[in-house]
Amino acid sequence: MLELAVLGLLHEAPMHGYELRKRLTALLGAFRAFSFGSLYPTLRRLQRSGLIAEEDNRAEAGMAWGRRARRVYQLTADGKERFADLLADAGPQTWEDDGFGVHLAFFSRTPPEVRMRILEGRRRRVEERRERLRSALARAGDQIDRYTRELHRMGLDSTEREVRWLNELIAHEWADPAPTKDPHIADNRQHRRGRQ
Amino acid sequence: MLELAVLGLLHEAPMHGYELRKRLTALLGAFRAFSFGSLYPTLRRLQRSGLIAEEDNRAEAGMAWGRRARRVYQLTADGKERFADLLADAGPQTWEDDGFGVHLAFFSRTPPEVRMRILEGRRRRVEERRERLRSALARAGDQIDRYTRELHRMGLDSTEREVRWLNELIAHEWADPAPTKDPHIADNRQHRRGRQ
DNA sequence: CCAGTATATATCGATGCGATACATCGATGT
DNA sequence: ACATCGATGTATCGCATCGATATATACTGG
Repeated sequence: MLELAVLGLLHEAPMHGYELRKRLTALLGAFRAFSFGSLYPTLRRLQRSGLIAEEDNRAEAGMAWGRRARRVYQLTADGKERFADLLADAGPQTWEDDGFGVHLAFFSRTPPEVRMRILEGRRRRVEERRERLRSALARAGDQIDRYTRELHRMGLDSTEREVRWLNELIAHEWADPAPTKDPHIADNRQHRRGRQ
Repeated sequence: MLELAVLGLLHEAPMHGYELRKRLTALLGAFRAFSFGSLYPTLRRLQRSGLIAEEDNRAEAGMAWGRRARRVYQLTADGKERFADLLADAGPQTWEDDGFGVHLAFFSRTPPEVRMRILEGRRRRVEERRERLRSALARAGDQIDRYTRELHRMGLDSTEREVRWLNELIAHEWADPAPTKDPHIADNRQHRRGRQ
């Protein structure tokens, strides 16, 4: 997930780690906040596999700050391709809490059909959990611990809300399918570039 | 967190891994679901450090099932002590999503003062997130991505709800402080055993 | 001048997950 | 009678991520 997020942010502009982390936190807001302890190793990994490259800032050095030693990264061609692949990959982990939040954050660059698959997959996932909680509450009813019951009630409430929210998103998506923001490299199949 | 949960469940009765995992899932419901991939290694670790012990079932073997090879664990004295320590340890990770859910699930065994500290710490944490989301939404207002805005709106809504929920729990706790279910080993300070 | 905060990168161990493997049992269908 | 499927049960591997920590410099307020 961090990989997707990093590539997505670098897709907008070259950036260094610290800046990435700030934007990441701002972007994902409530859902998630990656730490430096995962960010920096990830940057290394992406660089090693050629998806991002360190900008040669020695040329334009001498900028206003002495506080350099910053390592500015940018997306390579491979990186862009990888980003598009990851965006379109609506797999099981996409329905998970983490994955869903990150994917949603980059929805404007995601092709409409994929958006739908992700939203519906997520809805199914949340509905399953809702049902499990419902039956657990109905079964155990009043013999269970008060605090555990509160925990489950809260969980049930949240899932119900999220399902409603997802329904709104899906309805809106149906009614007004926003164009994809970028000519994402549509790997293989019908490759339409969103004009406008 | 898994450690706390495992010790807590074994506090009730000896159990084997598979059973533990089922109870764990039922207990934590929405908040969390530990996998076997973390459960079994944890059991090994706890056994190695002497907090749990494998029951010698050879004595009472020959039970109805052939389907043995089950490894039944029980809490040791050290394990009970450790459990009490973990329960009373209302540290930073206790305010985190994961930690809070697990702790709440064992609240009936947690001394009242600790309960309060945990609830209030959690509330503070969630309020902080709420404020961050509020200002982010206010600042970025309408120039940000529609989907990102939805993500943040949803997050803000959830945090507001959780704060309200926590307030109710705290109020109830004030009004009617439930007795602690067990003579938890109150490590050092005023050690009251909840009589009824 | 000094303390504290923000900027900036980096590494370490521990925790947990997902995939996978393996084996037995009971039920269900054919 | 046989096959197949799902539940029971334990286990391991590699990977992603976190939290703590280290290190340095720059800016800012008292």
